[in-house]
Amino acid sequence: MQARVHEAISDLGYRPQNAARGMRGQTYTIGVMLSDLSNPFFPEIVEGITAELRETDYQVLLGPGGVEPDSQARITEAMIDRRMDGLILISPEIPRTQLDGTARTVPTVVIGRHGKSAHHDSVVDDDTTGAALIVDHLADLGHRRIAHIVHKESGRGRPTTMPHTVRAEGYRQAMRGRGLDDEITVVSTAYSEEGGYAGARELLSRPIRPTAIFAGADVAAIGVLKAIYEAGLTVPHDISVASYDNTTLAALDPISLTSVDQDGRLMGGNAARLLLERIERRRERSVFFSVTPTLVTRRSTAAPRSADR
Amino acid sequence: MQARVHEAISDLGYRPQNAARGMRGQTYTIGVMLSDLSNPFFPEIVEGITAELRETDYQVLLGPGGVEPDSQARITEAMIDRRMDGLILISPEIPRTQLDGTARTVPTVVIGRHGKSAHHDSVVDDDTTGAALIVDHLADLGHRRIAHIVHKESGRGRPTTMPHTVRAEGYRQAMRGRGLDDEITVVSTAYSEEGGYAGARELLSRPIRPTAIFAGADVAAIGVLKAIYEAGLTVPHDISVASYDNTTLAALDPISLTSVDQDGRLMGGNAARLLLERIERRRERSVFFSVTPTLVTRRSTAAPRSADR
DNA sequence: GCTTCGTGCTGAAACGTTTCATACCTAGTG
DNA sequence: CACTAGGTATGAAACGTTTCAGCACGAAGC
Repeated sequence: MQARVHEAISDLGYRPQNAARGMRGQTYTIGVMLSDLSNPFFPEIVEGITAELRETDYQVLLGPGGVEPDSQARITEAMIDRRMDGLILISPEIPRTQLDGTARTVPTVVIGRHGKSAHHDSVVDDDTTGAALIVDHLADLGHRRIAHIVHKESGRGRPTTMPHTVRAEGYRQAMRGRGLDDEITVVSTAYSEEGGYAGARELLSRPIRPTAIFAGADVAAIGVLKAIYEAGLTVPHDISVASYDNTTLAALDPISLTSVDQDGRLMGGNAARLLLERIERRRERSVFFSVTPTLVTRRSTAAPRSADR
Repeated sequence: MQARVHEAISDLGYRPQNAARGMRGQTYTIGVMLSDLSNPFFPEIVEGITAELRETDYQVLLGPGGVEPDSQARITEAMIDRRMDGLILISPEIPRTQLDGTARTVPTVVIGRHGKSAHHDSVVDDDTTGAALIVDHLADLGHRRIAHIVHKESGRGRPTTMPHTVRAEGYRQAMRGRGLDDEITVVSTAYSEEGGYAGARELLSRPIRPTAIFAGADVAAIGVLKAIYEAGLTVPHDISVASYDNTTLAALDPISLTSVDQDGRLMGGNAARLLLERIERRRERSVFFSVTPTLVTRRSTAAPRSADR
């Protein structure tokens, strides 16, 4: 019987209209909100998601959220209006209350935000450990004046849950752990090439220069490198540079950045898995999934010049 | 009266369900199919699209198509099943007949493919001119042995409409235009870092090395650079490198690639505008929109060593 | 007073599915 | 033979919109 039905389906070329399905049942659509397409780390997460969902009936659609909290909220609403079965939000800069609101209306998994919630699952990288990996690596090499460039908080509210804030706090903690309390230096710009450039320019103009710069993201490190070259200095001889995300950018041979790897594919895959569990009501309690980062050392870090120790 | 209705809407927090709307009218959703998120050129196009649509009622949703023609077709079908009002397909590797089929079912704009169609609009870069820009630039510098690395055709069918094929043909044409018929050298690998690396390795192993390599895409040029460094050669002293797309990658200071700029934002913006015209039935005839590329010279190209002339 | 017009209101059909209830048929069991 | 269980057919309601027809009302023109 089943066989005959399937035969008829393919004979007639019948395709169910998903919009109509959605009126009563599911739409078999999963929405992924991401802020910034040009950050090469996000595609890795998306790949993890699509790989996990490939064999299922679900389709993935991406919502370009943009950097503004408002436009991120708008696209999230749009996904709900389209009756998507579940949402994955990548590093949303949306206020917590609003996030909880969405999560109550539709199964949701949040990637990147550290705040736990009873209403949605979370998949994060252990940014505290990641920051410590960098600080320890640099300190082991003999560096003391290690500066950090962080992404500036745009919204108000509890900023402590955003990945960059946790990274910065992890940096401070690790510095104290190595007895470098007095050397803690944080510059707030942005996770972008321009942000890294501006941050490095400021650091290089100070009377006592850092011997190493830890940029919170690879894209920012690119700007840092530019500023260093412009100042007539070389990496890693005059100054070491390390960053976070281990994107393809960091691996590029002419750049070769020491960077923390956070396995975006694993994060994306897990987010998708958790979301399916939620959609299919196999689980009610919320889950907090933390990925342990690893350090990938490349040619951008080395021991400081003996004069600088 | 209108005012009272709107007041009630916001009082009750009413949001129309798009799925239900779609049953009779429009869904106010535009689907964008893109093959490869990690190619930094595509986000530029997407930005152009979203910017053009920002002030309208339409929402953009992205469909990750993957590199396989089959998976691209699958996500395109999925978008139609969801009753999207219109589709923008970025460099689809779908057979022409299938493409025409979709275009007949739903308003469609195709970006990148050069074949004209009566059923959909096209937005392309003038790849022939673009390739000539590179060849002329290198020939003006004094190069004669200019090799080209192209993306290998995966499917069969008429491959002449894909951008990379047009670029390669433009390269051949321009070489002949400069009287360099005998120096035409094309290696087929892929538009990816690995592809560029493999292509350059092959070129460098030949008894007579080229003095310049024109990679069909920035990502491929990255691999070319890697192969050149590994061979102990320097750019541009021993060999010049140029490519296509002028992505942020090419602009990165440590890389600094001469590259052809094809204004992705303009292409995306125009695609969106054309699609709206089609959706709102303001136009029936299909349009072919061609963007003229420009050359951005950077430090990766220079005159060949006098011994190599 | 009659028609015409614009405006607002009401009701119903239609879109294509899923879900549920009901009824029917067949084979197996005691 | 009566009863049960499982498979199969049929029909109807529900989901939330858009679209359209019909109706009522008051204003304006004859």
